[in-house]
Amino acid sequence: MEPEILELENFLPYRLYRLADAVSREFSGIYKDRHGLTRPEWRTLAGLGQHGTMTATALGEQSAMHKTKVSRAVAELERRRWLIRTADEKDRRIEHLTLTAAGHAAYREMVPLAKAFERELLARLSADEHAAVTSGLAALETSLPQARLRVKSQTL
Amino acid sequence: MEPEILELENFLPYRLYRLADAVSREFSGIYKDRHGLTRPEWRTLAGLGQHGTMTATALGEQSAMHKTKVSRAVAELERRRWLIRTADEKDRRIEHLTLTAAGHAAYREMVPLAKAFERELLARLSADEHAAVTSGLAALETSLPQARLRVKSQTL
DNA sequence: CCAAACTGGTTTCATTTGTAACCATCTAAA
DNA sequence: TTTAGATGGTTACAAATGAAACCAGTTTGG
Repeated sequence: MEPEILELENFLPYRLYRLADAVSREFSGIYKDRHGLTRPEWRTLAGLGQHGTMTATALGEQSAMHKTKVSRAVAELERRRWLIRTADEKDRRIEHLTLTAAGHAAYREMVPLAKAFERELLARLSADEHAAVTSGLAALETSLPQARLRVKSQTL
Repeated sequence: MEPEILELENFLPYRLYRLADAVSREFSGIYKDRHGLTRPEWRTLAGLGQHGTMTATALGEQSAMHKTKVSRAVAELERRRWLIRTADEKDRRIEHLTLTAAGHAAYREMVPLAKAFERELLARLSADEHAAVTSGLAALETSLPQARLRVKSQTL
């Protein structure tokens, strides 16, 4: 019996990871070069910009980050005075996070750049290809156990 | 003028990354739990299993890894006696890497598991969805500047 | 021939990451 | 109540990572 061979370049986990890594690396220029943010910091900013006030747990769920990443990102954004924490009245474990004016300014500056980046990425595709990307990703997303898209230890 | 908002969950770089991360994390069980391999080590094994003898540089190109990752992964697999290095006759900087019998055994053990993993992942999709995933990923791959899919500092 | 530039690969150092332990608070059940 | 367990969040520690410096060896152009 023949030795079974795996073609790495056609292996789904590998292709996905490599693509995500390449895209993410290129995109990171926008938040890293301009403001020296890490990815978790960018996601935190994006989450708060999008939703207004959130708790750290909610942030982790929305942006699929481990709670330690959230904790560190929040600490850094707080240090920059891009966000403030306010204690919850009823439950003193919880803190509500909100962007400051400076945080909002950074967010407003970055959103158009992010959108332009995505637009340019997709502009290289035909309409059919664009549709395939969209529906392919959506299909994979719904196919994976939801829990896996969140961060493991968040859910349990 | 309204504040522009970015919906993170629909943002392509984020979706790709989250998906890749979830899939990769789940897949990593196969090489991590069984053999305590890291992802670079797994990729190195996969590359050598697939192509036979390769140089470290070739490995980095094939599997999109930074050369330091390759170097470390190779060192570890060598420590396990899963591969051996042989010097090149003409160019003494180069070393050719080959799996040992033990390395091959591990490879042969893992390939079917990897294939089963992928099969199960795709089995949850309809034929159309499967096609969309395939063509969507392919489209993105060809659309990104080739260089970006390799590792930056490899190419330059 | 010889120096400059280049290439394959390793190492060092600072940063980022994940796991697990941890503290504080809250909830529920006896 | 009291106490055992959950939950929000932080911290400590070890491992993984990336950038840049580095050490051979090799090639190139004068």
